[in-house]
Amino acid sequence: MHLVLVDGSSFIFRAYHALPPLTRKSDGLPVGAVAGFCNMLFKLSEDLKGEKTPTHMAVIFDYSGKSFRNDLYDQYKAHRPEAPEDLVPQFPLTRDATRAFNLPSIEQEGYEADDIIATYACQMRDRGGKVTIVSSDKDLMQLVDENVSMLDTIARPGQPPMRWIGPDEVFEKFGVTPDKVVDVQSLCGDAVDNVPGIPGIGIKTAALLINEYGDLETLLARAGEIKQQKRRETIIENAELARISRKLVALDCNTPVQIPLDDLVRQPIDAKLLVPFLKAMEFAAFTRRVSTLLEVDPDDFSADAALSATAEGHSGQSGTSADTGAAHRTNHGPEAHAEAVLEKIRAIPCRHEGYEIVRDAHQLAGWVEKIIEMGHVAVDTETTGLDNQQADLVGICLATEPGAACYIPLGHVDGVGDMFGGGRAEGQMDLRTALDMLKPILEDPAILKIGQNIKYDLGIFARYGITLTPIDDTMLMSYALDGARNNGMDALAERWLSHTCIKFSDIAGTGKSQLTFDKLSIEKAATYAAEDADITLRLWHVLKPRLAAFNATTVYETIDRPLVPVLARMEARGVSVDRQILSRLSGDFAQRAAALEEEAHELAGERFNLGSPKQLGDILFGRMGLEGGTKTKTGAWATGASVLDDLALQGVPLAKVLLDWRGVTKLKSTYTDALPDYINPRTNRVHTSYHQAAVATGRLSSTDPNLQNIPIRTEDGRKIRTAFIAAPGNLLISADYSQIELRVLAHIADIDALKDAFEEGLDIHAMTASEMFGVPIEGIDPMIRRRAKAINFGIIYGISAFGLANQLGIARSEAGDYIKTYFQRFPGIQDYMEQQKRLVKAQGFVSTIFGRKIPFENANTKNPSERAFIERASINAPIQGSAADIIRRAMIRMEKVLAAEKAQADMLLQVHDELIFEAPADKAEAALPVIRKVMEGAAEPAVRLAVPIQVDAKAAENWEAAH
DNA sequence: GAGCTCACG
DNA sequence: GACGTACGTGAGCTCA
Repeated sequence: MHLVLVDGSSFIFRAYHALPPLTRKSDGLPVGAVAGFCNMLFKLSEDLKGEKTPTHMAVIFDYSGKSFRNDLYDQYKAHRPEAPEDLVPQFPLTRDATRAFNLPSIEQEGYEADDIIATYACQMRDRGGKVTIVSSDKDLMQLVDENVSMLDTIARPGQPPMRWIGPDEVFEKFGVTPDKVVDVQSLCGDAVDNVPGIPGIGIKTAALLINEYGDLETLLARAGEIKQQKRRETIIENAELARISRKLVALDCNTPVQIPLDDLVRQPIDAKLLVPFLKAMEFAAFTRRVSTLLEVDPDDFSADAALSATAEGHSGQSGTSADTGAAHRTNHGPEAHAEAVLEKIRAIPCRHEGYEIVRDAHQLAGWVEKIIEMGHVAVDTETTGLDNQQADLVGICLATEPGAACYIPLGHVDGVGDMFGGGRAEGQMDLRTALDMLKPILEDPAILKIGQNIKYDLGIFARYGITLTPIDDTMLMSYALDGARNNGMDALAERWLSHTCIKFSDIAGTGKSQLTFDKLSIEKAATYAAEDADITLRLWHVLKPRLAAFNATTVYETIDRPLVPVLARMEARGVSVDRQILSRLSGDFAQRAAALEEEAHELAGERFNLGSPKQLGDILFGRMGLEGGTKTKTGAWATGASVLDDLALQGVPLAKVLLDWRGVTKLKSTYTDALPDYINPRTNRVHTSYHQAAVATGRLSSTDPNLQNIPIRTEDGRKIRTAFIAAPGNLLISADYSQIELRVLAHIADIDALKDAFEEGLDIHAMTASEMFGVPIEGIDPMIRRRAKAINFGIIYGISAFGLANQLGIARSEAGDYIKTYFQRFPGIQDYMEQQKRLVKAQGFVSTIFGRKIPFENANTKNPSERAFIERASINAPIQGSAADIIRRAMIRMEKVLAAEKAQADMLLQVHDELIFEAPADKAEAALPVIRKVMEGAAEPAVRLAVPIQVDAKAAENWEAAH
């Protein structure tokens, strides 16, 4: 006898995440998870043919809502995120699918699937039969023995598609034999199910203890014998927690199952049941495949009427399960948990004073001990400035619990106003001594360091030889949850805690007379600084459960958080900039500007400030009386480039001179004059700052200086790029994604013509022109191609006839015709646009292919122009944002792969679709293919793109030549 | 500090 | 038919 028990709920979630969000064609019902579920069931029955053929088989589901474990411990599984919206209607359908496969679908109120599985497994084992549990859930591993094995069908990259789990595999995972798994789990707990365990004990320690003492009760009884003082105390203190945990993880083999084991006898797959179901789901290809294997003609069956798109209420009525989103929104749902935490934290009053000032090693040792005990700490550094590549450390704040924070002054000076700078202030620890005490904590992989914009602190600590890890960042948590709103600490404190933080200017003054942090008295500094750490810790408590409750954990944990140390290293490396080149260019630009200025004055007939749009407008449209002037929204004359372009075309020489003057002065003031001032005297390089939580779509931004807008479009501008050079003996590598946004669009909107064109490596704009204007791709008129290109860009931006007309300098009606033609040629595009508009209105956000949410406030505004704006932005955001996520993923993976492939190149800069590296001259060529491979494959395995991604990479002495 | 202009993707 | 427009940024300058 062989009983096969399928863990249905884990099948559903796996199916859901493995497949793109398919919908049923005729009515849009989400069916991706159902499709995956059917595939997995079918594959399983194929795989189990031969000697493994089951005599008994069933699919077991979790009954939603509470189980008896919630009565034992109300926080059990409290962190579980709510099921995604489009998965909810698929729960009942998977029960239908199970029955269509002629399998019993079993679930029972008050019990989890695991208990039912355990009960049947025990029954079959007692009869002397074999059992296979199809699941990868480690909680089921306690059931494994020589007759009970598990089968994990999840496919992981680089591993076989299925894996048998027997006693050896369990030992590998838990360090104990299967019968002791429960004891280990009750000690180490389980973060996923929110089983508490004993704080500070992980799998390794738990296995060690259980192997030494035999089982949990013996261990607890003899806990006094444990040598390590800390461990001994926590185990004695938390013995009860371990006992509760044991009850939570131990599976119940005596569930009063309502269907006897004998009724689980395997019935053969019956085409009469299966084919009508598959037809109702409209899985055409799968229906054919199944029919062929069952040797039936699919046309002999009609779709199951009760489940068809035409049937009313299909998604709500079938099945028996209450496993829906609504059922999860009970008192124990993740949202409720997040709200409860928020209330709890808000109830702890914020103080502005009374924080401890740590002045000696003894005090600091107390904090170190407390931090080890907690396993996490909020950290904030105070420094002499805002540039973390130059500022010096002045003090460190730590917080372990809301209200429990300290300030460690390390670099305060006194003698304010003394031109000799005064001396070191009294009552501070020696900097090195303090750092030596803190380093083990700050680098301990078991202690979480929590910060607000922790990249700044990473940069500071790195310069003192400390690598902060692992980390959490409240700013990035807020970003993953609420997008690019003000994610600064003061705003977050107001938003979540209704607390007004002390402003830096309140203690340091403003403007020119503002004091740097080291000049503040230690007492004054302490209130401000310790509050920062305290608030950061409170925000962490509030935001952490919200990530889970609002489905933002994956983006935060797999994209945003791991990028932090990568960016910190890029910022620390900086880039080499050649002063001489810039200074020569400045001189050149200055001469040309002066000549142009002179010419402008002559043409205008008076001397005026060319840099003043106000004066210029008055001259052009006032005194000279030129036609075609428009006003800006404040009523001033508009004198932007497009206005001056028009005038120049009309034959106004002054306009052309002004355009040229603006061109050179822009390059001079913003680049050739400004950049040298950013060269760091310590490193002799320019270190930009990347902002990770600033851009709505998920892009990075760069400031101080902005290295993402270095000129390239004009010949003069490009000269500036020649000043970005590799260090002696090195080369710069530029690697950029080709047409990444159009490729992403082709994937998201599922446009066959675009996908094919990218597959074939066609010139995409020429292809568009060819489709639209019916001309051959080869030898296309450059003018026509230019128009097609503008349209392609327009599509990405949420096209409007006005915008396109403006861009191309054509009539609005003509632009409107182009758009119409485009939509006819590529019908999927309009569907995509309408879909995003619907989504933003219905849920207040749109999403990237990796699940990043881009929220829009006022998504339901009645104001027509604001509404149109939000619509265009929500069309653009998933495209720009998905591309941004792809390059973030590439950056995260880059360093590790370069090291593994023994390629040498340091990542320096990111410019949205381009990465710049520095590599030893003789190693650069070898690094190119590695870099390309990482960038081109960055979406996988999370998303399998329907288009190939192409990256062009080149090495040269400077950025201009490498691009 | 707001508004304008313009550099980039 | 209103509404005022292509999407996303940051910096330097003028002028109140």
